[in-house]
Amino acid sequence: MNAAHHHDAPKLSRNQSEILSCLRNSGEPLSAYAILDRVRKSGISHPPTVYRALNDLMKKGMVHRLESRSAFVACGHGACDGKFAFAICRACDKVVEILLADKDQALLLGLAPDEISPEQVTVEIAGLCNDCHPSRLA
Amino acid sequence: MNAAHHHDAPKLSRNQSEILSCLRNSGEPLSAYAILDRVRKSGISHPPTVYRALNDLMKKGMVHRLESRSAFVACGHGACDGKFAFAICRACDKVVEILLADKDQALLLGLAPDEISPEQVTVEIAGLCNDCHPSRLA
DNA sequence: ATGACCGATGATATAACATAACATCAGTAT
DNA sequence: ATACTGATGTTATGTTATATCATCGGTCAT
Ligand SMILES: [Zn+2]
Ligand SMILES: [Zn+2]
Ligand SMILES: [Zn+2]
Ligand SMILES: [Zn+2]
Repeated sequence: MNAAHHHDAPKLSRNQSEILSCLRNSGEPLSAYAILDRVRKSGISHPPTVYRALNDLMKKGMVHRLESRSAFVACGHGACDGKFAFAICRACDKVVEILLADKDQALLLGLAPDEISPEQVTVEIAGLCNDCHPSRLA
Repeated sequence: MNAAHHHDAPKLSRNQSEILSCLRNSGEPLSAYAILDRVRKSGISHPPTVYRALNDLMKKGMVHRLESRSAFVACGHGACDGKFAFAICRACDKVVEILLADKDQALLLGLAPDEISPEQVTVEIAGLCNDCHPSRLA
């Protein structure tokens, strides 16, 4: 039932495992310092330790960074390779990771002008989730 | 010769004008603190002053924020309304603002899942510009 | 005019996010 | 045992952003 059972889990260091678990358990985007608060009990106590693990996990595609929030989130699919977008509720910060179809990815890269050859695309869609929608109020 | 002659220029406060000019003259994305350094001679001397003006200018669509760089850039088209993307050279930080066709904008908003009604989309494409491309080296 | 009001700007202080640089440790090759 | 190497711990600092309160300048009722 837990992530260690997945065949696609590369070997992670203790720090990386702790921080990935933290993000998976939280279910919401967390800042590096919010992560730090939650893993102090596990013996992680300095910002660079958190940022190092986050950078490693991002390289593996298991954690993504929400640029518009300076926050980090576990990949919604275990791991993925840059072909994703995020939808984010601006009221409650709920995040949904969207896998991009190849054609959408291609379309996005195709937006780049001639003078810049595209490598990677960041897409973050802000809006309101159903729970936060005004029509749903009281 | 100055911005006040443009018909599309809404009335800006002195601070807003200074900071917009600074960004337009720089031609590259600047952090809020880089802006602050450049407008000290004009009497602007505290971060909140810069951030206030930037937020006002962003509301007017005349300045955009590069989320992936925590930097600000003057709108490449005078002003625009959320229908844009950025292409950014990861080596030299050159930025090109791309106007999105309505259909592209619609496609992007359409990526949002049912549980989040989309309002605004951020697209930042990272790559290498011609000047920084390896094939062009030496 | 006077003073109440109000929105814009100035200024101080601090919060939040991120990394540079160096120390220490554990594993392994010799 | 010793030297090397890569990962982790630790200190210090740099960078980005905002909360809060003070002050100023114009509007308007008296
Ligand atoms: Zn993912
Ligand atoms: Zn919500
Ligand atoms: Zn624009
Ligand atoms: Zn370049």
